[in-house]
Amino acid sequence: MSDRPSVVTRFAPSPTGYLHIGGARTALFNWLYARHTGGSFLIRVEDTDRERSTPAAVDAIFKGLDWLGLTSDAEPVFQFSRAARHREAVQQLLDTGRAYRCHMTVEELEVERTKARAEGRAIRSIWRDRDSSGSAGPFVVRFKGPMDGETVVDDLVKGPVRFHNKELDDLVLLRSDGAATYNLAVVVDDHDMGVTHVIRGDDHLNNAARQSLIYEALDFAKPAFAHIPLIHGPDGAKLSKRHGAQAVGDFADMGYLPEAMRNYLARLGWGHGDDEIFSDAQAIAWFDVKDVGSAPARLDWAKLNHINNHYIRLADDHRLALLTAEAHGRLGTAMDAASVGKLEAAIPLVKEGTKTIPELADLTLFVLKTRPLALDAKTQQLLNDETRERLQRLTEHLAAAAAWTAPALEGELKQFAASEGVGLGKFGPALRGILSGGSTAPDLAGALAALGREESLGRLQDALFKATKTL
RNA sequence: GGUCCCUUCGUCUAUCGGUUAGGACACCAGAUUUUCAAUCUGGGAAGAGGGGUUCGACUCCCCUAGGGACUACCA
Repeated sequence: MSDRPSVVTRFAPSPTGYLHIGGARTALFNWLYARHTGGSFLIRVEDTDRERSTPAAVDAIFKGLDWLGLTSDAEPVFQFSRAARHREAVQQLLDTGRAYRCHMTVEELEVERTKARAEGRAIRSIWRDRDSSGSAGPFVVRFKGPMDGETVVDDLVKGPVRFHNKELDDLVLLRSDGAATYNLAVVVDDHDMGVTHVIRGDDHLNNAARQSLIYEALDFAKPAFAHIPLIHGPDGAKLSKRHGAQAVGDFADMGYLPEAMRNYLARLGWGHGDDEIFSDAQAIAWFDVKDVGSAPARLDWAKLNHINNHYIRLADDHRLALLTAEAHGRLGTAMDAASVGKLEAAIPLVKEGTKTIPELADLTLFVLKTRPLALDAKTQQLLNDETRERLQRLTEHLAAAAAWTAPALEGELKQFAASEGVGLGKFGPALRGILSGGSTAPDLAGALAALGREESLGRLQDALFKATKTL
């Protein structure tokens, strides 16, 4: 019991682009499992490909992870910095005869590749069983895998997966420039970092067999593997740009809350009975890699929207006001503290029905407008003489209102409608138009309350009285 | 081509040999209604196909079909 090492998981992105939503889910599962078991969650940046790795991508990945709230329990490791250790491991393999120097030229390799493919077999180097000690010139170091038998990857998600060793090619461990390749580096680093559970995308399932062999050759204890399916687009194809978004930053920009993303992503490919909405604490208590589904899941915007709506309802109004202000800022509307205050007053009125922050921005735009408002065509059309006069009477009625709160105003409106002998439908739309200028707005009492007495009456004045004067 | 993985309502999933195959989102209908929503009520909707094993298969095995990954001196 107590002699069992505590769980260590890791997320190992390669910094060649932004943080993909599928990668984010992989990170989430690693994080959840570490939290669930009381272990630790580490991050390792796989930057051994110097050509494609960029500092901008490193930033984007950490930014995405931070936004999601998935932070490492230790200082992140940069794989490239461990180059010396990788070379040392390769040397060990060379010394024990588990690896060899391969002097094949690219041309020779190309010939072997097409030949192997035609014969339906793995690539083999002519240097595999040749003494290369006397040979000079550039070389790579290849793994000398067994030619028979089989390797079983006991996967926590897929179950036991068997590979024939003869199908596994002699993969390159060390490039001709002396840098380690991915398959060698992951094994060495996961071992050195004490990783006990490798939870990653199932695009690595095939690699797991090769890595398993390297673990054995290096005499390292193997970690548990869990290969989780990739996330697909709504059409079932691999998620790509044409599906709307794939970077977590895109989701942030589109107005999704990080807690909603965590809930949605956790639910994608994993479930706990009929539970759909759950807190981080619940997810941590319930999560186990073993329960992750083995089939790829599709991204469903409608469900994401639904979950986001749930968390928007729960969210603090001030926080939402700030996010909404940000969205308005992006739309070109200038923001100041007073505006944020106005938004905060309007948000409780509309948050129930909004799925994303931009929608919230749309529904609160009316409080930001400044007098006199330009009325849209529809409102102008509604303002016939009868309605105009009725609203003038309403203005006077409201001006005399004792309290300016949504419930009180609700009563005032109903009372006024009754005294006029008409339904709210008779003047409600026109009133909304005047208060909002035509953009969407919450219910009338709420709009009046959010605008405040002075602003509301002012907008009414502008539309009803000044206009008649100029006639 | 080869190796490997996957397959329950439109979507995400529950089921872990015996259920009227459950839930959620979406959808449809109705209610409500001052716009858009939200809300309430009701409804339709699934085990890819074919063989086995078994008293009994969504569940276990095999085959087929369809998806996907890998097959780099990328990760």
